[in-house]
Amino acid sequence: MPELPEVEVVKQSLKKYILNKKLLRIIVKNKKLRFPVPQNISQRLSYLRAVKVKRVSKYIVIKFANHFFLIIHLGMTGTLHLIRKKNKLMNSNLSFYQSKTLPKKHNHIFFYFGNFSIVFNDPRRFGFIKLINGEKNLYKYFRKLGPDPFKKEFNFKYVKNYLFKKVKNIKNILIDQKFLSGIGNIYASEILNYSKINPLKPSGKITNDEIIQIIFFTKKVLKRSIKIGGTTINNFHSIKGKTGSYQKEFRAYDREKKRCKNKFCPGTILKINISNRSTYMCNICQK
DNA sequence: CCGTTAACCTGAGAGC
DNA sequence: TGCTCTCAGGTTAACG
Repeated sequence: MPELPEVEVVKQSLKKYILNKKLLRIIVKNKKLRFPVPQNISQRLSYLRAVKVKRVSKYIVIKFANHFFLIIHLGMTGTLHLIRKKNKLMNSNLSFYQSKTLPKKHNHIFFYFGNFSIVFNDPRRFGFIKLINGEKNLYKYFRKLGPDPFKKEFNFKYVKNYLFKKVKNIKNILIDQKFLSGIGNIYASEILNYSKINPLKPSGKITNDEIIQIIFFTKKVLKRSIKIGGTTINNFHSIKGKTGSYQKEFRAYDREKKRCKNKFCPGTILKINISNRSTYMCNICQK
């Protein structure tokens, strides 16, 4: 599921509910996620306040009062849900990947906070949670990640230097978390369509103007998506709660054979395969 | 060190 | 209907 905008929206929503709230306990229904859920996680975190909730790359990081950090990664299909005790209603506004029923069998972890709880649901179980002790280890855990697209480290000099030393197509660079953290398969296609760059173009041949375009549209696309709640695929309507709507603004992704939306461009969107992942591009304006 | 491939999972949708 | 096949927003261990 989730690339930077989706994780950011989930984080903002989660933060509203749990910041400075005391976690009572954690019930693990299924510890077989991408990595096994830590054994003693409930003992470690029970009766502690969540003092910070932030996003690092595609991870959600919750700092607890004892300097333990809980890391949540949603993988492809992970979602968080709010359950209020009284009416037991599933509120979907922490969720992006929606099946029509949201099978309970994929509710793997329950975080109980007094009069509500947060559930981690993940059909494919590519997501995981991890516990990290202290700021130093947190830093260590994330040290291989490239800069966040909204930080000033993501600038012309950095990009130019990185592209120059790699021999790789630009699409694969964009989704490489070591280069830049947060972009995945959807937004890579979107950014390159806005920037009018062929996803297969070797990084070393990207011009200075194109670098400026990439930086500009990366921020623009991600910001816009966050603003309208991210991208939701497999929507459903029966349960209250917000879903994202960036999928309505897709220009390339999932638009095979449709017209390119760039101004005055008569092109058509092609679906091509790059490293076994679908990539969408205009056959005319993306050079 | 590098880059590429396979693997980890379930479910939706297409085609027959 | 129901079967089989392909594909899906991510990461990383294993390999050459």
